[in-house]
Amino acid sequence: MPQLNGGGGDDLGANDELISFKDEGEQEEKISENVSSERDLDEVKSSLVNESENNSSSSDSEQTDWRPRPRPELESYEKQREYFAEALRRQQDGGFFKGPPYAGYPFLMIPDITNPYLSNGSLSPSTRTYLQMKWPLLDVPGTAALKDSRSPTPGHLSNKVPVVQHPHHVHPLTPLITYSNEHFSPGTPPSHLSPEILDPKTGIPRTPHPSELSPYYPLSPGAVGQIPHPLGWLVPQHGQHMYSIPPGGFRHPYPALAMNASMSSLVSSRFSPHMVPHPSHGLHQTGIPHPAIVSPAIKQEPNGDNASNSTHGKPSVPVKKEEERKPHIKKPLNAFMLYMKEMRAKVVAECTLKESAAINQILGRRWHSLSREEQAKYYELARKERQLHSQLYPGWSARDNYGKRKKRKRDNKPDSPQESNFLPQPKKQCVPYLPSEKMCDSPTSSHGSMLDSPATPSAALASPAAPAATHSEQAQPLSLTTKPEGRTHHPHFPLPGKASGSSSNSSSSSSSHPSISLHSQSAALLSRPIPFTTLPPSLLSPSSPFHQAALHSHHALMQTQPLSLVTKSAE
DNA sequence: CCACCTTTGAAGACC
DNA sequence: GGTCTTCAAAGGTGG
Repeated sequence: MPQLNGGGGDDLGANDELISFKDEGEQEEKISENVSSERDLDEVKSSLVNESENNSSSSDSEQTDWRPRPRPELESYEKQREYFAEALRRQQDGGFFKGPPYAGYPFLMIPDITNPYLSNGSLSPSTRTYLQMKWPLLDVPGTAALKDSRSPTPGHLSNKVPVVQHPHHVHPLTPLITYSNEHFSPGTPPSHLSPEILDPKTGIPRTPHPSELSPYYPLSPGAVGQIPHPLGWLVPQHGQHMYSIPPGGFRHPYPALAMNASMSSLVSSRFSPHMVPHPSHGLHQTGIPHPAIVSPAIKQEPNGDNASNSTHGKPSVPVKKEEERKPHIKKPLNAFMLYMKEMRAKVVAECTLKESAAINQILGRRWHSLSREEQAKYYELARKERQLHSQLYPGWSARDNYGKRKKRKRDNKPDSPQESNFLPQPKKQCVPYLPSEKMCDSPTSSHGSMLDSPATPSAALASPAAPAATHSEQAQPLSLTTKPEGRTHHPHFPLPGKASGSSSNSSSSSSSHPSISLHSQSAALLSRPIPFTTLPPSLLSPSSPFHQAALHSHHALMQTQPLSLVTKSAE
C-alpha cells in the first residue's frame, strides 16, 4: 500500500500520472496526427459504413467523446451533464477547489457510489465514476477551458486549473482517472469533497476515517463494520435495494459530486450511458444516486442457483444468510479490463459489431495500440484498484471466487487441432462489419489490419511514447483469428505493483514451451511489450507504469517486420 | 436459461 | 520458479 498512504495524494499526483499531461507537445502531436489519420480512415469508413453517426463525429476519437449517440436516454443524460457542469462551475467559483493539497492533480474521481466488486445483477458496469479535472493546457482548446475556472492553485500548477470542459474536448483517456485516495486523505478532507462526508440525511458532517481510501467500494457486510466507508451512508442497508428510486427523482444531493462537463463526459465515455447515475434510477432512497448500492447478499454470483432464492417464495432466509456470510466479491479489474470497460461503448458505437467476443478482440488490438502512457495509466489505475480492493477486502482472495463460474473450456483443445491451423473458423462472420473502419477491423478477418492503424506511423515516429502501434496492430489480425493454444501467458509487462524487474528479459525464456514457442514468442513480439531495461532510470521506476511503457516502447521497436507467423496456432 | 466466446491481466494453484 | 488455471467485463449466440 505504498501509494495509499504515502500521503495519498502524493502518490496519485506522482509523476507517472502526470507524465501524460506534461508533454503538451506530444499530446497535440498525437491529436493532430490522429485527426489526420482518422480523416483518412473516415473516408474509408464513410464509404463503407452506413453508420453515419460515426463519421459524423469526424472520429476525433482522441478528442471527442464518442459516446453512443442514438440512444434516447442520452438526451436526458446530456441535460444532467450540463447540470453537473453548472454545479461544478458554481462550486469552483465558490472555492470549490480551494487549495486542496492535491490541487495539482488533474484527476478527480467521483466516488461513484457503487461497488463493482459486489456482484450484482443490476449492477451497472460503471460502478465507479472517475472524474477528471482536465487541465486546459492539455487537450482543451484553451479559451473555452479557461473561462470559468480560476480557482486558486499552487503556483507550479497555476496553469493547470480544473476547468469545466466541454464534453467534446474530452480526451479519450479521461477515463484514466486516478483514484481519489488523496481526496480522502486523512486529516485534510478536500474542501470540495467535504459535502461528501456530510450525512445526506442529517447533514451532519461525518469524519472521514483515515482508512477511507476506498470510497468507491461499498464494503462487504462483514467489512462494513470494520472499515468505515467514506460513503458509508451509501453503503446499502441490508435488504435495501440499490435502485430504489425516490419519487422526487434525482436531486443531486451531493453538490460536491457534481460533475463538470469533462467529468460527465468521462462517465459517458467510460461507461455506457446507462451506467451513469441516471436521474431516473440508481437512486438511493435518500435520493442518492447509487446504482451500486445493493446488499451484497442479493447477488453473490452470476450462477443461477441463488438467482431464484430471494425472489421465489422459497425460504430465502437460510440462503440469504449464507450469502451474507460470504458475499461474492469480484476481482479487481486489471488494466485491460478497465480499458475494455471504457472503450467498449466506443467500439460498439463505431462498429456494427455487437458480440462481445468480437468487440473484445478489437479491444485487445487496440489495447496494444495504445501508447505506453495510455497503457501505463490503465496499469496504474488497475494497480490502485487492486490496492483499494485489498484494503476493502483484506481477507479476500481471488481464490474465493474460484468455482463461481462454471467455466471449463480448457478442454476444447483436444478437438480438431488440425483445422485450426488455418482458420480458427470464427463462429461468426463479422465480414460485413469489417470494412467499417479501423476499429472494426473485423477480428475475424485477417485483412482487417488494412484499416487498422489507429496510430499512424507518424505517431510512432513522432512520439517516442507511441509504440508503433500501427505495426503491432497490423500484425495482430492473424493472431486474432487464430485461436492459439488456449492461453498463451506471456509474461510481458511486469506487473505495475510488482517488481518490474522480475520479468525483464524473461519474456523470451518464459515461452519456452516447444509447442507454443513459435506462436507465443512471435505473438509476444507482436502484441506484447518486451521487457526493456535500457531505459533512462527516470522511466524505469520499478513501480512506475512507465517502466512498462518503456517496455512497450521497446516492444514496438521490435515490431519492424511483418510477422505472419502468428498464424500458426501452436497446438 | 446459461455456458460460451473473446480479450488481457492478476493471482492462485500446481509442478 | 515456471507453468497452468481461473476469474474479472460484456453481450450476442447457441445449445
